[in-house]
Amino acid sequence: MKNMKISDAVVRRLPIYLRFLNELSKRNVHTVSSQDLGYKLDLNPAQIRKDLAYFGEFGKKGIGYDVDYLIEKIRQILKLDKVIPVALVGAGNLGRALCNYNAYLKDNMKIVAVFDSMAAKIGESINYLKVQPMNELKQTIQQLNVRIGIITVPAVEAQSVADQFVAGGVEAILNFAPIIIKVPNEVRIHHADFTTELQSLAYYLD
Amino acid sequence: MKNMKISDAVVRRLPIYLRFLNELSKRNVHTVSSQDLGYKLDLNPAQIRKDLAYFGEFGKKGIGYDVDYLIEKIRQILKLDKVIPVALVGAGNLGRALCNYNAYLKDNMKIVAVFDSMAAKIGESINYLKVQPMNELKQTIQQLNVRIGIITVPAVEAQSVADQFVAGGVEAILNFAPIIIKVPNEVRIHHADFTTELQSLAYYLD
DNA sequence: TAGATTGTTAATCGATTAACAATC
DNA sequence: TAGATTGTTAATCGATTAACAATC
Repeated sequence: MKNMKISDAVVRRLPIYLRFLNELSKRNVHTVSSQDLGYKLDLNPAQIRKDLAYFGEFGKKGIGYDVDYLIEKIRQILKLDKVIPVALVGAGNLGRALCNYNAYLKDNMKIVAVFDSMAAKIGESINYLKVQPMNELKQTIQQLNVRIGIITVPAVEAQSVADQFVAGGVEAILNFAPIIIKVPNEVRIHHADFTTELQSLAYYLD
Repeated sequence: MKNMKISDAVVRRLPIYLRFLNELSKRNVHTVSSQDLGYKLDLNPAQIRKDLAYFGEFGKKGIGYDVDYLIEKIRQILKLDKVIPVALVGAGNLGRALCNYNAYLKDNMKIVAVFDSMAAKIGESINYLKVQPMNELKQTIQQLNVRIGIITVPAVEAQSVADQFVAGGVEAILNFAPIIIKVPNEVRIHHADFTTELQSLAYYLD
């Protein structure tokens, strides 16, 4: 099964598996079946087995998956086996929330620089980081080898921030601004927009 | 095309259309083609036409779509033509960010109550709302006719908060906690988890 | 009229699920 | 051995895209 191109749907499920496996490991559970996983994560067990099989044979027939071994493998697949330096632009409420939220630290994502365009915000401390002005962005992210950028600025500024990230060599962007941003093909962009998320929920009201 | 069951993928694109149409309206653009929309939103024009056609014939052949008319129609489809009262639990950084972010106000989503389980947070003011204790949740959301609940508490508390929302009659939940929550079938739940979002991005690094 | 663009059908593409031989 | 569970193929299901007649 190796060497196929993997669909985004599969890739997006891997962190969900990882999160739950970490939980199991903490609770000293050593083995888990696709059945168990499927029940807990609301997914079809066949789908879970298939997802994992794209990357190797991680399970044992009749037994299931070794929790810690699978954690290690998924970390490798997601490239979370070494620290990934992340930069964030937009030191507002949301940016602050993301910086302070350190749960992803144990999975090797680390916010190493924060920027803002408002003079009043420069120099402020957020979770041991000083907010830097935008004109330092390019140099700083190159120096720190930042590979992923997070955008938490208002919609009007988002495209410009993305452009600066790209110019600085960032390989992937997570955009929280409520606007579709254009980036070159080689840069990966995900949109995490809770406004659209919330509005789509309204559809399902009676 | 009416009376079909609409897939979630379609429903999730409607708010994206709405957002861009609002933008066009503000710029006094009166007409737009599926071509234009597709280019701006990185979507296939045929897909946009098909999405809209599920709900009616909103366009004019040879012309395109009337921007303001389409806005009105999508608002109706998403049930955003009247105010939808929303409650939020978890007055941390993220909860605060969501409360202060009022962009969705113009599309009729309104956070009308905020709760937290920490004694120290009770009574605090967030965007004109006083943080209330959890034991007031059920009564308050019933009184205010809250229909959607937002969860921004730590993972360990999330299921319990969801249960209380359900008991209070909420019809849909947007969960930001990094855990899969179980709710009855008649309640709609969306997970908005930036940790998994960020980790899936790592996969695409070179 | 000529050009543009919709709404919709048919074709394609891709993702999910069922089923089962292999095997622990 | 008997029971359980994987990895994988085949079947199903669903979503996207292409194509085009209708028509503004």
